[in-house]
Amino acid sequence: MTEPSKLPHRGVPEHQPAAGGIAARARAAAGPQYLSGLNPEQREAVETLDGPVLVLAGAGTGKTRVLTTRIAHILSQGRARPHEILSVTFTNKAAREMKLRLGQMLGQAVEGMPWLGTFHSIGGRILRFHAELVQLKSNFTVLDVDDQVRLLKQLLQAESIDDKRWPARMLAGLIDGWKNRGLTPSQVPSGEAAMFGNGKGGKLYASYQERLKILNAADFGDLLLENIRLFRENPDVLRQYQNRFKFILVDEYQDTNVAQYLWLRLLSQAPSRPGVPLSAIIPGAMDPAVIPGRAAGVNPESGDKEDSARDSGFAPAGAPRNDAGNPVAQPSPPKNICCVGDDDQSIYGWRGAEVDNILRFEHDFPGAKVIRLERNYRSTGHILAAASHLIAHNEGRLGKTLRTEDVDGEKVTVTGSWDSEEEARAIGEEIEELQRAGENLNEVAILVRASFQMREFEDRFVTLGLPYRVIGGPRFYERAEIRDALAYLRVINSPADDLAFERIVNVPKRGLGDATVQLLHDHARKRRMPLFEAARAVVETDELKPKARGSLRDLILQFDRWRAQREVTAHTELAEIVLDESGYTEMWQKDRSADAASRLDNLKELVRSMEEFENLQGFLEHISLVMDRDGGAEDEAVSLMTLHSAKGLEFDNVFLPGWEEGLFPSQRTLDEQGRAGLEEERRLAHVGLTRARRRAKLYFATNRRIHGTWSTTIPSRFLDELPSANVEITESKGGSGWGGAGGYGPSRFDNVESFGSSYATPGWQRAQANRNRGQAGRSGQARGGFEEGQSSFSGSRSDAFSGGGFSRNKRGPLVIEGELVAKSTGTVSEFSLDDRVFHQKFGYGHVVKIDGNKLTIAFEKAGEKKVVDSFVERV
DNA sequence: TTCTAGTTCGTTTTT
DNA sequence: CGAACTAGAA
Repeated sequence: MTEPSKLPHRGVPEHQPAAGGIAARARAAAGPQYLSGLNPEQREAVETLDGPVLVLAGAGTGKTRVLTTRIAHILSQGRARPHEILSVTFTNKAAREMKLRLGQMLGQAVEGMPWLGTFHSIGGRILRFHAELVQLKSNFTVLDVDDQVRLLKQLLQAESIDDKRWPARMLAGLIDGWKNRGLTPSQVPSGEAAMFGNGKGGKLYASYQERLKILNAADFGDLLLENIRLFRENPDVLRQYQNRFKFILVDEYQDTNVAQYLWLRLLSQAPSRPGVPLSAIIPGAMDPAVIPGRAAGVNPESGDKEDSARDSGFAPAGAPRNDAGNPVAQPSPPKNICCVGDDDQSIYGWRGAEVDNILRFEHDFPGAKVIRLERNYRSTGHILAAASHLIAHNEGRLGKTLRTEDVDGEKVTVTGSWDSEEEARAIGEEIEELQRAGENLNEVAILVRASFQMREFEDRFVTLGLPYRVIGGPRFYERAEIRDALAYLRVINSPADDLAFERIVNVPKRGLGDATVQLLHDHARKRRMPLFEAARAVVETDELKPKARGSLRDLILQFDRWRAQREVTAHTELAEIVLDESGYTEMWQKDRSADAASRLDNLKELVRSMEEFENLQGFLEHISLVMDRDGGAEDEAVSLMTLHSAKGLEFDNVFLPGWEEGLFPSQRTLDEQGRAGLEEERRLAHVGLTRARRRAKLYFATNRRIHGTWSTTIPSRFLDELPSANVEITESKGGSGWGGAGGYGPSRFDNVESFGSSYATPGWQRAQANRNRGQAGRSGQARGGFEEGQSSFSGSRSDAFSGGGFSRNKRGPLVIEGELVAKSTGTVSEFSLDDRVFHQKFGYGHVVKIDGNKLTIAFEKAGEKKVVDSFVERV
């Protein structure tokens, strides 16, 4: 421990001068206070202000600290004023965090940093200033995925393409992918464009863009792509921003996609002299001869004949040309851009992130200074060693060696379980043990590869009464009720918002179904008017049935009234009025389902959040970009999330279940991305391990239910790749809740034994051996059908039950089996509606529906479930 | 138009 | 095994 100020097991030290000791005071004397406590590399990263800088910041090395300190440094050195610094992150959370820390550091609010934000929010901001230059109005709507898909469905219909064979969602994905790669419709390689909808992919993309302009809307991808187009077509505008931004900082650079890269590239060029054509700048951003994967985005007009060459990654090596086909001039030297990232944490390749961006930084930004942060202030020795050793199996990386001065700590544990349920049980018990030992549950996290793994843990925790919180999941503004409410407001704000109108015409139900909407569409198309105006016209005719006509007229009148009220009513109040008068609130109040209450809460929250904005317009402009999930949840609880959403977080105790071939690494990724996919999965594993400060615990199960059927699995190859010196194989403690027996087949033990000795052998080789053993032990698999609950009643299962699979099962008490079989034939329920009941697994709830012996119960914690009456008792 | 019974098909997710 | 969607009846 040579760093006296370091706090063991904590994140990067927060240096209070008082706690710093002599050394810290000495350092403080050497420079401004905010620099004190930085290690030499961090300090270099902060102080190297001129020219391009790449900071390779390994996990837990103080990345955010460097970024914020650097901004503080720039400001305090007087090198730039706050509005001259462009600082981009990927998530709102990261942006918020930076603002917060910056505020602390500078001792005041950072309202003066208007250009600190996400790529999308900044892109959107710039776009609004110059909307007319890209055929939009400054109040354009940002579409969510739902709207996008709905719009595409219409286009598919217009082209009479079977949306069974060519789902709109798929097209949305393709378009999104193209936009991520910086490709406008004319730039998409025709081979690729033709793959969708019998060659109509490209045409659809083009008409989609056209429709967006008509609707005065942009999707997320447009916020960047249209920005790039804006810059390309308007050199003066670009120059304005180039001049403004004296410094550019980028967080999580390894996650940037091509569009983001291009955007940064444009902005980071030194301002060109007036008169120098833009073509001198742009194409230099990409050099097809060197960046095969990007070639498609480079030579937009270079002709379709080269498609095959591009697709195969071998673009012609001729001089790059710009949009006009002119030869490329030497690009001006890039200015002060500082990118921070970690190639070992690039886990969004499947979404268009280009690891290449970070790998090729030095090439892209000549003269770049590369600074490595390798001192880890987070994890103990064993954990760090395990993570480093694992990631070292990757080839495509810049290479960093993380080190810590912390103690070795506990070894990383690997535990095998019979099946996923036992895995959940084992983890549950270990967590309770930690809790008894005085650990704070906020310092416990379970990180899973796929979200379906979460349910098992939730069930278990509800049973145990262990508080937990699921991180991630649907965002606040993605929830149906929020989108519906927003749609109402959108229609009020801009009557031409067809997508919003369509969303709510029949929500709540007004008897205005497909037929009516279709009619409106026809009208709108013929007269080239928005749906809302079409509706106004149609109501005057007798084309609609009286009932539909009446309610449509009512709806229009309501909107007219609301729009009038808008002038005289506060926007929050207006929102309440709209939600009430439209019957939307009532719809949820009448809804008997379990989450209706929380939806109403969300609506209240939405209205509350509107207060932060001056008016409806301002609210709508920002809402789709910055609205985050509800924060809340201050209570002590275990965190449950996917590995992806764990990036950037840290916990004392991290549980990593499901390390099995097929699940992790995910088979699908392997199939689709091959080796690159495997490496990304490995980085994911690395991210998982490095989330842990003191304890990292890995698990694998021998049997797991995938898509409803049980299958035998084999331990993940990543387990084999861990250094045995830092790993401990432990027994599963999960056997208890099942009345003893808890034994596993010998197979599991063999697994564990062989694990320690064979970690040098290729994983899959051992996998073969294990597979055989696994099948031998399959007799126990009937267990799958043994799960309690509704499933038991869905078919001919009684044969399976009596068939004897069970008597061989050592793990379940036969009593339950007998009970299950016996009760399942009963017909008359002894329960009545609204009875309060208790269920072993789901806890308390009340009966909302009775169907023979099947009850639908709204559980207080687990939500609404169908269960068999024999599994609950009245209380 | 809407409700309900059948079918399908299963990563990861920001903005 | 279930959520999420789709095709027919009320």
